[in-house]
Amino acid sequence: MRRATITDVAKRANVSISTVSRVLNKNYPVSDELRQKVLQAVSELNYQPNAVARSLKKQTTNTIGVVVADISNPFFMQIAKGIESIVSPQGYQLIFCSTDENPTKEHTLLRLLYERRVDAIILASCDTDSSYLNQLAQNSFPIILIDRKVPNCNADVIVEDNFSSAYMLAQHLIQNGHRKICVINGPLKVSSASERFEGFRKALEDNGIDLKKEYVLEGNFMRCDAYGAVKKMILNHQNDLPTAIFATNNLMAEGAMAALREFNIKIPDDISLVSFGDISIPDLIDPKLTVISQNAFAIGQKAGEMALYRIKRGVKKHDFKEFIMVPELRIRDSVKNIEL
Amino acid sequence: MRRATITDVAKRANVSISTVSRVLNKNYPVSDELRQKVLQAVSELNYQPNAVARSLKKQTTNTIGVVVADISNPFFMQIAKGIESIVSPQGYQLIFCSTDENPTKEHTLLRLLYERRVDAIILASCDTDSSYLNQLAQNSFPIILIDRKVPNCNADVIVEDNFSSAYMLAQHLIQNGHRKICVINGPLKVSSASERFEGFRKALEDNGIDLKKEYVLEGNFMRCDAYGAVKKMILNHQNDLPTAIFATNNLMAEGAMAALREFNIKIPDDISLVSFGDISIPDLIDPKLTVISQNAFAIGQKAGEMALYRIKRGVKKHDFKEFIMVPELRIRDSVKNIEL
DNA sequence: GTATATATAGAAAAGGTTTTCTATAGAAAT
DNA sequence: ATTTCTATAGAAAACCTTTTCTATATATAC
Repeated sequence: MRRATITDVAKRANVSISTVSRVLNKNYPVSDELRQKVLQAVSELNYQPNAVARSLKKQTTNTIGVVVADISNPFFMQIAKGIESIVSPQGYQLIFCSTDENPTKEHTLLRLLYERRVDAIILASCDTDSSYLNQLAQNSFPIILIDRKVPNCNADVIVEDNFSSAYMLAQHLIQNGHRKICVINGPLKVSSASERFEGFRKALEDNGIDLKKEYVLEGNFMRCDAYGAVKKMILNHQNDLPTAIFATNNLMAEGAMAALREFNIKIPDDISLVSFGDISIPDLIDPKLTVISQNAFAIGQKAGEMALYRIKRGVKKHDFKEFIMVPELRIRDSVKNIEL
Repeated sequence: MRRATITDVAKRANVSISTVSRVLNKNYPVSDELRQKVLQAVSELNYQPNAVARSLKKQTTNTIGVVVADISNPFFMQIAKGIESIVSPQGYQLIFCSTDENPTKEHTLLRLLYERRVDAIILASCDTDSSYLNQLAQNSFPIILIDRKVPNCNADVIVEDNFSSAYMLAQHLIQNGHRKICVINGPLKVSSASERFEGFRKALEDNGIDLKKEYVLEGNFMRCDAYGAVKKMILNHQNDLPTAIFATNNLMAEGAMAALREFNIKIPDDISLVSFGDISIPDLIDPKLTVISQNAFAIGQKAGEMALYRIKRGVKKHDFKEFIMVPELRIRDSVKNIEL
């Protein structure tokens, strides 16, 4: 059975398709008599308008693309919820995509979304190449970068103050007497990873602590990589373990915990652990982790607002905004003072 | 700057739009000479085809709608990944939506997706009314129900064997000597909730244990509701606590844990806890929970396959398939044998 | 009583593709 | 040399809306 179109409705109600459209969209006066006939036909035929055709004509899809590293990461999930809380009441729907930290996949996803003519894209990029993004910007297509900057990219940006926060978090470890600190890095070509590492490094430097190369781990922001890296580090340093681990994101903190647990190394008694960003169900995890708490929901809200703003007002060259959110240090139970 | 269309490309290359389309889609022979000209024009104009127009013409969007209670629930997240693993290689993209267990929202979401002309919908319904779904089915629109049946609904169904699994899980508690068991229910009008409760109830009945009304809690499948219900239960039964809690889904198990923790009630020493479905990061939670482990990824895969099948083969009246996945009892550390 | 405004309705264009239908040129077959 | 096929290319229709442009009838103003 073919799906009813506006033409079918018009025929059944004995009116023109213009009239049907007007009744449905309530944007032009229609006599009560015809309105009744149209409504009747609509319900008899169980007509449901074709949003694809409407989008083609109106040149807008009421859709926003959201592309992040991994939507199952609670951090990005919270961002997604923040975005939705803003744009959903305005009639926009979201299309979520995960890049899995793979620049090629990211590029494909962006192209796909653009071809679908989403009205804007909110992106936490894992790429350093801004050429495609700038190409889109040139077509005055709105792009909102979140969580990660892309060098030379013409787009609005909503990021955290990674450097200062990481500095503060490292300082906290140092103040508790830690000198042998292991850091688990994300992919250093993404800005949040490198900024966090820089903040960490600077804190050590400022305190005259030198950073052992073996204590700098590659984790790629992913749990399994961090798990493997920590495990290997432990095996290689049985007699010279660091006193603390600094995970530069939540997933890698989880990976570290899993590895430590396997060797029965207790937090914080045997080793201290801090994380940049909250892990899943933090209230049920022992011990409660001392973290930099990012307000992911707020980042999402800001991104949603910015997207709507650009959709409505357009994107003008050389007029891009940058918001820097300030995270918070949450001192909990995973850092032991080893000076006492 | 207007976005380039196929017409712009055709003009620039001095060919017809048919030729451009053919070059891009590679579905009809085009001479090398013209092909070169077209490709050149495409790159000069930075042309990116309009998928909306293509969808309108081809009557397919290469999109599948997925609507579940809450995409931040790791159970549904795993399902989503399972679906994606199947449909993404075939060129389909997913649109995820959360109903928050709200039937009205579900209905709106379904309508929106249908108007967007997604090619199929995969749905974990929180509604008992099949009328709208059947209306869609009548338009031969493919609907795949997952996790939850809807009465009298013309659709393919992929569910777990909730009754037997719940029975098995309850039996496990009973075999460990538990008689005073508290159950936290989901919304009983959704099939998975009622079937799990029935399995639980039957196990008690078969063992001659009677179920106290005060031990039957309403949790609505949500963490906060379960948290509140358990807390209240504890306050009202300080001197007559159950020896075990049976949570009928993962989120409510988390809620129960949070509540118990607040009263410093230890699992499993003071009270045993089992869950239907794994909670977040189960390997990092103490103690490791004894659960019915649902293979959510497999459910997603099956749903993806079924969706593709229906998209390709169409939906015929009275020819719907039903798959029943068999979950597994995973005995871990959260149940204490109180007979010893 | 004529000119002008207002309310309502239909016709038709436009949005950007894909695909069928025609058309042409050259190759192959007779 | 004439017919038949094949390869290639363009014209035009179709997909389903929204919206502009016309048209008509009635109401208002002078």
